[in-house]
Amino acid sequence: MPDPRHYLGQLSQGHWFAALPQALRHTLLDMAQVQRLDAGQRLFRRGDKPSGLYAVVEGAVRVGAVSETGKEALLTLVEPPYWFGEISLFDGLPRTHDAFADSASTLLLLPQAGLLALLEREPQHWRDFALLMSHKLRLAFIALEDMSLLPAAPRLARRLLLIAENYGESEPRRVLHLAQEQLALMLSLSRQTTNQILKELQAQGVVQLTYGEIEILDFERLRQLAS
Amino acid sequence: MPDPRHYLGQLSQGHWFAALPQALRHTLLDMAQVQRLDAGQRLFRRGDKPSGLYAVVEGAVRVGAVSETGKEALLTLVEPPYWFGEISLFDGLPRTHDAFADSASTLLLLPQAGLLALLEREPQHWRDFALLMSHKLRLAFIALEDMSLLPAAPRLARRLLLIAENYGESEPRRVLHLAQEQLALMLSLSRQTTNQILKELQAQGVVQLTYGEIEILDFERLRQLAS
DNA sequence: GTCGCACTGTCGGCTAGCCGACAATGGCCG
DNA sequence: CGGCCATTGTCGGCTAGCCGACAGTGCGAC
Repeated sequence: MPDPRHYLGQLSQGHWFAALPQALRHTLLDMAQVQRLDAGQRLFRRGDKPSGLYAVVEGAVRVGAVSETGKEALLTLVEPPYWFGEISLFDGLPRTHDAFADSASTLLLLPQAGLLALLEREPQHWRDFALLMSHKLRLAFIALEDMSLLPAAPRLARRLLLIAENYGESEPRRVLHLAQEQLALMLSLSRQTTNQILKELQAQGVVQLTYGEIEILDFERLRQLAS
Repeated sequence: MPDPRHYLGQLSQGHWFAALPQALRHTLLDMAQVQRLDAGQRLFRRGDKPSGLYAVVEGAVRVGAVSETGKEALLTLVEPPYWFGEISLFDGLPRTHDAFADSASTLLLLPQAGLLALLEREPQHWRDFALLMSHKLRLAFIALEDMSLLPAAPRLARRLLLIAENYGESEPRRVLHLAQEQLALMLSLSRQTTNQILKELQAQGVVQLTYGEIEILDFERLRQLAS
């Protein structure tokens, strides 16, 4: 399926894309390139030159970084239909994170040069793309605050809720395909601690754990625990 | 000094404002309102409607939040010449943080309505304002990563360096007017731990501590410790 | 089917950093 | 100059979460 237009419906499930003017949606799809990645394949790494704006339409992309000491921080697991890479579009500076495919994935790429040309012609759309950034800045502030104010359990609960609704971009899902270790990396917790908290949630009937998967059984209670 | 133009020189010390087209710089100053705050006076709180974009030109503004349990998180101490409040300009959504004057302060306010009118006329400037966001998003990512990957001491060292250069907005200062408790709140450390680390830095001749102040003696060593 | 690998589950010791407590000091204001 | 409050300095006990270790389990490949 190398025709980007094939993904119009898929992308329109996302709140950001759906809210764009129709003309812009089509212009973007027209300039998009389809890109496939095998599991584990790298898309870009920290420090790379800007290449454009990406959307995940199939699979999932891990966005994170590795410290000098080898410790890994996972910022987020990007799932369809989610757009990323917009910071470098605005400031032209290098990538802030490493990005690679978690599973075999399909992405759309809006190339930097084409986007900039479009924005030269229709500069009012800078605001539309800036909404991606404002959204992520709000999420980053929430993450920072949770990190410093909340103990492990409520932090985990809040993150599960965020992941379930794809960080505000889509309607909530009940089943999350997500290994516990990935969740731990996002929360800056150890895998063991994460497992222990999840088991407690399961004992309370809030979630159901299976291999590589977390199912949310009781959203209401989960929200309470996220206080 | 109720004339905003009085602050042109001051504001031009900041990298963001200095890089704006000259015409825009003057337009902004023309629409700016001067606002004075007493120490401790609140500017806005989380959840407030958007009011516009602020610049601190004198004093300092504390931007942070308080949790339900009363714990406080200080996102940053905003010092001249720094602009803030731009998220709500883009998305029109409520304020993400509480903001109040740390000491008696003077601010410029570019009112939301006037700014939006200007951007309606000259939409290419959306990008200029978006650069404020991209900068803060980069800083937020750095903060998140430091928080999860680094132990207390290097995290503190990195933050001192950031504060010294006003988060990339100005040339580095050697003397920081900053109580240890404030620094602790920014780093999500306890005051005691913060004090202990600072004393160690002082013993190594990296900083000099005095009442309400931290002086950086050896930038080079501080950078090393920030690994 | 079985081999191998990724993931989950669980234990126990360890430690970084928290927290309460309190003394000492600086600066401001009357 | 004396009193007050903000801030710094320091101690010791406490604990949340880390970390290594290892066993158990699901799943896909051959």
